[in-house]
Amino acid sequence: MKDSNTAVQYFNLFDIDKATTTKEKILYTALDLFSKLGYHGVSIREITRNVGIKESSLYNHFRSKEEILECILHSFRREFATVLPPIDRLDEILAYSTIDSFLQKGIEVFKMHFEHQVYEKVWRIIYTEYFRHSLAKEIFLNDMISNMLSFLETVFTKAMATGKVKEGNPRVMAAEYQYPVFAMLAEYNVLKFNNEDTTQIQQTITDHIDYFLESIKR
Amino acid sequence: MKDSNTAVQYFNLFDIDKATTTKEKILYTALDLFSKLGYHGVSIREITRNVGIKESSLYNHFRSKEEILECILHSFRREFATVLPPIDRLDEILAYSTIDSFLQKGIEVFKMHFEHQVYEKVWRIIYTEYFRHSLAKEIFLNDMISNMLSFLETVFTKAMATGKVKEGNPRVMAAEYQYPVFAMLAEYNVLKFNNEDTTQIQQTITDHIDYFLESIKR
DNA sequence: GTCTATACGAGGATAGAC
DNA sequence: GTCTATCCTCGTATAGAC
Repeated sequence: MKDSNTAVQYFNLFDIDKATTTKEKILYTALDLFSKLGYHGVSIREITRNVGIKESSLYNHFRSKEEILECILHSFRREFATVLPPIDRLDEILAYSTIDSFLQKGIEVFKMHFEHQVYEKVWRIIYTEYFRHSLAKEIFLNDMISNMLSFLETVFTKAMATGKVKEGNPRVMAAEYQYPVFAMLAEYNVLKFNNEDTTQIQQTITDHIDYFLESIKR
Repeated sequence: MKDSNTAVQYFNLFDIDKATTTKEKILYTALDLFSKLGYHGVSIREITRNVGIKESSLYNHFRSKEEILECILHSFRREFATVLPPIDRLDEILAYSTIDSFLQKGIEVFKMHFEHQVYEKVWRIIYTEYFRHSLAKEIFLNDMISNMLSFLETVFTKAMATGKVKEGNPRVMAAEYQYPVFAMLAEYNVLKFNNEDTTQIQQTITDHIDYFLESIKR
């Protein structure tokens, strides 16, 4: 057993090719299996068999199965924090873009994120564990929903001030824009996971953005 | 073992007081535990311990743990089908209600449904298993999303024809109305499950409905 | 329909040799 | 840091007595 008074370590899960150490291999393998079968649906044996080590070796890197999940979610949370542009650069960004292109760009980033070979797996874990795992819940409620809404509220407030969108409640606007995206992306993810056709839901997302942009025009 | 060539039996899960037979007790206990800990997080031993029977007795009622889940989802699906009013009664209903009161009524029914002591547990199972269980996925994609959208599309088409809402694409309207509700209810459920404050999200739902109704006025 | 008894592999985790 | 060996509980499921 290693130092047991240290907090869970962070890992850059982004670049899958960097999975060279045993610890990283364990993380990627666990992530992959958890995302397919759920945390409780995966055993230590299964993880180590896939990594190519014995069960006992795993405990050189993690104190428990729970710690593996903890580490995955922790690392993810840290990287997810960089998805939104910093608030203090917002004026600058908004100055040279229309609200249309800004939101369009946002959706692209969001979609890329959800389609990323590593992130999409973490999202699946978050989606399926947020009732049972407090960190998954936190990420879902705070990092995703709450932060996203606050960010958009700021955006719409600023855009309103410069006359880029019509007057209204920026909080409601943020909700009207973002909540449908959450639900549509959830549907998109399920379909994609099951290798079913996603053209319709992708069109629905596009339709939503168009409809929304039209509705906030001055 | 019982007749093994029969399909999974239906149960009226709605009325919890009717849980008198052992089979029903097993169903309710399993439902409760599955909804809290997830399907894989619950063992046959735990179910039977809570019911007050031995493991072996359970196999007199169900062939496997999987069959219990199957039975729960099956029964739920059947009852969920009665939530929406039949299409052929729609003209009649719409004749004596405004679109406002119609949607308001719909939200009430929906909310009651999601807050029902039994249904809310099934929904939690569906939410957490739809990536891994095909029936859960079907209920989520077809019975909830797809049916709901088709229903609303019909409603808006009819309402448009009688001049109750402004012209537009009824499919897009249905999506704009319903998808936010899905996402907001998901958030509401998580908060409620964790005994956290739900006033804000409830207000968000109300705001959404108001905003939407305003936007489709003629 | 329920019980006791039992089977046996899967499950998380550890001790200690190398 | 990895291995072998081991621990003991959990997990699903069955046989057969009552």
